[in-house]
Amino acid sequence: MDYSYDADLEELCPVCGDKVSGYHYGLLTCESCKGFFKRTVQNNKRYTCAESQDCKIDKTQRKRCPFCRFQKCLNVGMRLEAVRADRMRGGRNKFGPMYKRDRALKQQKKALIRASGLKMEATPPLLSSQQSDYGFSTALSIPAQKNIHPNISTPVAPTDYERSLYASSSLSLSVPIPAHTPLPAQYPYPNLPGRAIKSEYPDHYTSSEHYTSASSPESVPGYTYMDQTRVSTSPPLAPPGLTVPPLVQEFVRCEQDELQVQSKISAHLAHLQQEQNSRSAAANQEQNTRLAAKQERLSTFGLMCHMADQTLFSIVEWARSCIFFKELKVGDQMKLLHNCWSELLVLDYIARQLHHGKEDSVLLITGQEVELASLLAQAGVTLSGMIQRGQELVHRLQELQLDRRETACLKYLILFNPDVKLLENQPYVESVYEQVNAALLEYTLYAYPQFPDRFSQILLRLPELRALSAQAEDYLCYKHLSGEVPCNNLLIEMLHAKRTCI
DNA sequence: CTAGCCTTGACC
DNA sequence: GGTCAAGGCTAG
Repeated sequence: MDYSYDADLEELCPVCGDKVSGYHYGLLTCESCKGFFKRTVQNNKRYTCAESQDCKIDKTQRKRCPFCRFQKCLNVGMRLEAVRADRMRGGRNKFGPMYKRDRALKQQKKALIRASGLKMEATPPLLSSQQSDYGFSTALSIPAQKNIHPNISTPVAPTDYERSLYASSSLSLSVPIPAHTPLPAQYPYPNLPGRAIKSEYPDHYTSSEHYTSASSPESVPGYTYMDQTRVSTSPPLAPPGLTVPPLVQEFVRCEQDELQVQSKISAHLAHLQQEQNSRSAAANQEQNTRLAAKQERLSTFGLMCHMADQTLFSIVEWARSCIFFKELKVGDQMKLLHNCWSELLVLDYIARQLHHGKEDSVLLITGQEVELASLLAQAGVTLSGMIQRGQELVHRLQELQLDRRETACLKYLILFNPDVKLLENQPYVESVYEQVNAALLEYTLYAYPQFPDRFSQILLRLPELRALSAQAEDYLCYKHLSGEVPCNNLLIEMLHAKRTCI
């Protein structure tokens, strides 16, 4: 085992694998990808892919498909908002502190790898193969191989940099470049007083896997190893002897990188908005200001639909990559998703607000923060009601201090709904549901021994979540029938699949 | 259009 | 005053 070369591996550009020249637009990249990203954003370039939008990007082929190259830039976490709108040269931006922390963490990680390397010598083969993935995760663009290292090459999320200049607290969403507020969703939830888990260095969400796995490597291949890798990203503060059920660990491991999802969806919406802006400019030129105004008003709801739509895409992508689900036949997969898509959307929204932790504003998946008051002022009666209902649910779960692992479990409980009819493999779904249930129960008892009824308290929130999502579906259906929902929408497809009202 | 090198300037 | 990530320039 030779660990000396891992330093070199970290110097590889996550986009193309070329030599890193420093931090650029949010992470360590090479000079050419830095330039490419800058040119693309500054000149508002639109590329198309001649193949199937999954071209391999490496040092020799990076020129071949700018579309996929840019896509990969976004996927690995390059930040649009780091490209300056005013083209001001020199100086520092708000990412400075983030770069600094990332550097510190890398140092720490290296030290820990060195330290654990000594211990790992007894089990040689795994570490080297895993190490070779460092900073060069091509898996990100390939859904099937996703989440091997969900965020090993992603820089630390910004916690303390100030809200972007672009951040808009209104609902107008008229800024072409999406705002990025700090994303607490990346982090472990605030620690409970007296809670066993403590993360002093909030890093990636994986870093809070401070538990040590008690299960043997034989019984659950890979887990023990995975945990050791993870520990190396943050200081081992775990109290000894505590166990997170392997299943729960797997769920957390399969969680998507919030920042990547954010970048992807932000980029998508920014694109849509640009198109929309040019359209309403045209309408203005025709002096049809009334029409333009109407378009403007509709665009807020339309954008929200697109946002939900894109979120849904990411939820489907998550499901397809996650344990148990990928084992199912496509037919059953579709039945399960058709059944629960809106619940997963609502849960996603609720979880984001839980992390956000502010009572008077709402955090969107794009990272934008919207004042609750302005949201309620612009929404109609029904929508306002649903938003408030959502806030109440958020409050309830906040009281419980629902944590990340529990949230992950809830997603599976929702997905593997044993009540779904006409499944080809009904017993399997039921068994998965039971397993998840058991794992969540076990976890809550271990992690929160002081709250023995925590498990049932959590499950008691599910009916309300279901009711809210049903209301949201109804609302969407109504909006769709009145022609206010944008077309070609996965949202509508799901709605259509579940009911025959359309 | 690409990518290596150059200039700039806020923050340490 | 040094650092280093922004933007700029320009051969190829």
